[in-house]
Amino acid sequence: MDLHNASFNSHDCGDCPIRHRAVCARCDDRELEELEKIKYYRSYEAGQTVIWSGDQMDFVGSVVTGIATLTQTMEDGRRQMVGLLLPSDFVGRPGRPAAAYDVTATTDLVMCCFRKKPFEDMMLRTPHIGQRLLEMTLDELDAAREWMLLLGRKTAREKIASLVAIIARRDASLTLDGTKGPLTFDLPLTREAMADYLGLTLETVSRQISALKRDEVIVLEGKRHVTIPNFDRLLEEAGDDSDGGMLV
Amino acid sequence: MDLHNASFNSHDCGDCPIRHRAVCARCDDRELEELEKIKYYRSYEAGQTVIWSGDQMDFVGSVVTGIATLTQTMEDGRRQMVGLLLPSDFVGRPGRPAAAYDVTATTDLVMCCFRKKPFEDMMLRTPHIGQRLLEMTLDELDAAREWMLLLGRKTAREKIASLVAIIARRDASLTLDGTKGPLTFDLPLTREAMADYLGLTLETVSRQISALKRDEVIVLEGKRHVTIPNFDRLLEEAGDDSDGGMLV
DNA sequence: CGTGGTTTTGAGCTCTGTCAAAACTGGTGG
DNA sequence: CCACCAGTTTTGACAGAGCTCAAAACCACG
Repeated sequence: MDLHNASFNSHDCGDCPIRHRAVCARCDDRELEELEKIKYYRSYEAGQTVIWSGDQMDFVGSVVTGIATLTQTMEDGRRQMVGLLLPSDFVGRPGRPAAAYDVTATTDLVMCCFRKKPFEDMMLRTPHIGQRLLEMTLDELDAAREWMLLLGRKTAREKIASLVAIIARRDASLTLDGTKGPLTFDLPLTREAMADYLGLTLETVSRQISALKRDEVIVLEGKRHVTIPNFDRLLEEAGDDSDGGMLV
Repeated sequence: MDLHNASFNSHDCGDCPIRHRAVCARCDDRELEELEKIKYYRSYEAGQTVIWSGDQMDFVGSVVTGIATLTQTMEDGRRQMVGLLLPSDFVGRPGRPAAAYDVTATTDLVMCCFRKKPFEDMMLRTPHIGQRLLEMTLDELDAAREWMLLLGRKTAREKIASLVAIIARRDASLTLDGTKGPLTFDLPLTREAMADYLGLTLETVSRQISALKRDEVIVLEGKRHVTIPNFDRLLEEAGDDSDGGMLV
């Protein structure tokens, strides 16, 4: 796998953009020093595979910037995305030797990696790291269950609207966009990746996006840039109750 | 909610059937004594609701015997099961005040409940409880992701075969049935509950069960009792690779 | 032997998948 | 600057898996 080091390899945890959200959120200065000793950065280009399911994993880590996906594949090639990883999300499972899913960079990606064994040792000595990881894992489980409702019971149109709403919400939270005006952002996924996310074919994804555009639920500039004129309208189309059962 | 106490209210943790698998698996005698002070048993009859989504939760706990389900419901009534809870599985989320899902007893059910606040305090003092809960939560997340593949990409026939395989496997592990002969067990779910599990209608569930019976993948006595003459054949029908990517 | 709940079966329809072709996009090289 | 190319996206025509609505069969229970 053709990795190359990130430009900011000697990055200081103090300046890290995910400092307060990642698994290290509650570490003090001394603990961060300890982490610095076992950490390193890796960069991946959009489309690169980070890990193949079944591969030996010698590290765990956090997404710093960019987006990655977890996917499962059946023997005959049917694929289902089972995780969407945004900055601060954790990759890998302490205590398990091999990766359970394919991890792919869907945009250019920077990961903060910890050598696995030293990290596991540190988790045992530092309970609040495990506690933070438990919180994050419970959040992921909630997201997975919301996603199960989508996969099992929503129509194609509702699935697309839900996905757009999720991405809009995440984008707003990352850019700290508190404005009440129309949301605007880029879809970070290809039609095919959306299809893998939603349990649809890419043709159906394309047709439903066109339909939502025609009905003015979303506005498109080019293929990827989206504006949401009325977020509540979008949530109605998604079949969510208005309070918003978030997907992460 | 019309609860009544279990007959073995003064049950000793030492005799507990889930002693070595539940969240308390690694507790020593002193810690068990501490748990005994904050624990109590509750029984539910098949069909009873344990908790409604949104309800205040004053306890967390473990399934001791029986089976419970987690379900989500959309406003228009579409339902999706998002969790299947067997003995030793954990219910509730430390640190969250309200339940996120409906919890229902699908068979007669006994739960070992811990008062929430004291349990959270004990978790902070006793890191291995949190560590055990993290392990269990990671397992549940894997199960949820396997389930997402099922919901998003499998055919109705594959879904049914997968569900039967999961239940067979769990039943075998609970009864410690090491025999290599034909597996035999009862389906603990109604056709409707299976439909909610699999993202299908109950009619489709019924038709596909009939089809699997006609093709001799499964043998039925009555509506509920199942025999699997050839487990590998069942796994093929489920679309799983033979090594068995388990659902829990 | 009714009664209510569960399960099966049937007939028709719709949504989504499949297969195929065209349109669009950005990049490369002549 | 234009032609070409590969990858992505859109559009079309058709088929089929699973849903809907309806009725019948089955089952446990009083």
